[in-house]
Amino acid sequence: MTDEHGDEVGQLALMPGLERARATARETRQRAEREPEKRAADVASERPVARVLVDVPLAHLDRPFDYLVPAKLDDQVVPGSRVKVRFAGQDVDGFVLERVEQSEHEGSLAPLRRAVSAEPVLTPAVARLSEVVAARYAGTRSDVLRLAVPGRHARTEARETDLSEPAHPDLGAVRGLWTAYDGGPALVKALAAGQRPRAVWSALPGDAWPVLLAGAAAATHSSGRGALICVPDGKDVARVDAALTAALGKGRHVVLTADLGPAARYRAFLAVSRGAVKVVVGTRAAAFAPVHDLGLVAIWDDGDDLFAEPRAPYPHTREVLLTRAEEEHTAALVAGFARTVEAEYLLRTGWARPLAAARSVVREAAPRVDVTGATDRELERDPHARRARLPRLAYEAVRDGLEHGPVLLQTPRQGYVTALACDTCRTPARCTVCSGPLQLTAAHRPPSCRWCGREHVDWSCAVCGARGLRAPVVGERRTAEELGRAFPSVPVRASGGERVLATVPGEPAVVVATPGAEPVAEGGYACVVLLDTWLMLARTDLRTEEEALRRWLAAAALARGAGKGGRVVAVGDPAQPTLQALVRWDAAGFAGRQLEQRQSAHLPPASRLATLTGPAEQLTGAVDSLRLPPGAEVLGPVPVPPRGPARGQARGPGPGSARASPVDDREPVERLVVRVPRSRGAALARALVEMQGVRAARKLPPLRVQIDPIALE
DNA sequence: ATGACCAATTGA
DNA sequence: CAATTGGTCATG
Repeated sequence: MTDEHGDEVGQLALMPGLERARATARETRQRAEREPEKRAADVASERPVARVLVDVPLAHLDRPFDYLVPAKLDDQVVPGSRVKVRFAGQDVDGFVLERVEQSEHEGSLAPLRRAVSAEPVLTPAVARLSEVVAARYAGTRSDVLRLAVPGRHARTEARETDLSEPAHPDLGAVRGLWTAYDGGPALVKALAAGQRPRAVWSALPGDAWPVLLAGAAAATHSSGRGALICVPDGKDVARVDAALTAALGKGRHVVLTADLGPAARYRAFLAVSRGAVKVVVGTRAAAFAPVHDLGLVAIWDDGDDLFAEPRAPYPHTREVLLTRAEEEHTAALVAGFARTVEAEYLLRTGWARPLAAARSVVREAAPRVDVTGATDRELERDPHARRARLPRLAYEAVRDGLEHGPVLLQTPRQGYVTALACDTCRTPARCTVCSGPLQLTAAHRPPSCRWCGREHVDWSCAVCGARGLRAPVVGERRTAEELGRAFPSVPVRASGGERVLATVPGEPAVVVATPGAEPVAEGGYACVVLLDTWLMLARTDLRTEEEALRRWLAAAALARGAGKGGRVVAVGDPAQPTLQALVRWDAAGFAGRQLEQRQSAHLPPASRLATLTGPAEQLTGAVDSLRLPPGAEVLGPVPVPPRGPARGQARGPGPGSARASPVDDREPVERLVVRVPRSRGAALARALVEMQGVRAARKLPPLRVQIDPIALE
């Protein structure tokens, strides 16, 4: 399978690496000139030059280098294959981008050292994608490729891949699934006809969205094209996987997730890259899957923070998929019960069209939502109710709901970084200059901004004008046991942290879950209670309200519709605008207002924002060397706030591809925020790449650069 | 990253 | 004046 290009190299083994490579190339050339017929034996006769992307971490080396293809490697060195080359005196991995007849390079060329395999793992489309994503996120192609191409597994590669049979989905039935949405059947028709509709889909509460997504994929598949669906976690992958099997039959799609393990992941990847299957569902790792003839990209619940890649250059799954939609001319679906501000932006710019049900249909499908204050504890004489510490309305809703089916209680997780808020109206306190969250750093100091560091001596609330500030108190934490004891006649099930339940049966039970871990109930929940809603609104993050509404809607959408008696009780301030959006079930209007706020506050997606993190003395030098585009604002640097706990299960770093973060988290670091109008985003990313390149050449420590980070605490 | 090279700086 | 250090440059 692999082959050492050893004969000449062996003789020259005592020479220093660079000289040896040079001498080898020179000799090859000289011999080719002396004896033209001999050249064919040494160097491939057709397209003897391979353009190779070398795997080195330096920004200024992120370009192809040319190598000669030895004749005996001719068969294996195909575009997209892995090779080993001598580069700057050491053996490094690389991908062959293309084979060409001539090199532009003036000097002599070194031969490829080794062909790792003939498997074309880097398709032209993904090579191009890595370039665009690297440019967008101020990173390098080799960093992106580490995310895009899974590690090789030789035994798996040696096995053949079965070609899937064409599917014959019932497109009439698929169109029937989508009739609740204006333009839904037309979307399915367009996908089946090979067109590329682009939509932001607001899913109806209670809808079997995995089935609808699978239908869209099947329609695309019937046009001879592939489809790629990304969902936040394994629980959702399983649901879409089952729906795809039902829509397409067995063996016509694959699941692609990082936690399959190296062999299974590579097997699924090869089935896709070899074109044997063209429909893929997976988590964020799947966004780069080399689907042949890609016709549709789809993302479910794009606000979920699991879509934010934690490894450099920190690309977001939604942005990767939308880039593919542009580059590969595909249809796109951005879907969820909620609507992100980024999705709203796609609608505002006309890039995508809304796909939603009529208001009357939504009202019927959504549960009735009530908000109740937290202080009402008239039932405290009842020993069961006292233990649960529930307001009366919530207690009664749970009690009544349990007569008709399971009841879900959503309790916020602990450990959010909380911001100061107005003492009177509880609006989070924001910096008047950069709209960052305010914090108290020391006694007898005025509050200061977490983003730009500015102190605010005479703060007053922008909403109500009051001058008092409060730090939201982390509420009473109630355990599943405590809540369950208030309803002793039914079983209690807990879901969250390490133990996440995917589904619960349709019989009466109290189900206590943390946000994101809510099980789906058979037949829907009779009642959903959202506890301590103010805690979710007290985070310092830049998308606090959006995130809170997304999580409430996700839980509330698991309840039965109002038509079937389903109801939701949220414990919080009824005047709070985010809770009002929940009551009206109006994620679209809410996203519109959030987008306007982001525009006036110069936050993404209206602006493009970059954070630079590193030792304080490095940051000042870095920002001086940065060629900022016009209209750039620099905030900070300020000390990095203590790290909040990461969401999701604590899994160890994946094998192979992990590269240590460029910034040592143990030493004290500071953070600087740069923001520019969105139209200058590309220029900002270029300036940051240039800065990293200069820093690398000067052997300065790299800084962590993040473009449009998902969270900014 | 790694190594090569040149220039400036340091030490006896 | 030699040895050492630091900045710059190229890597095919």
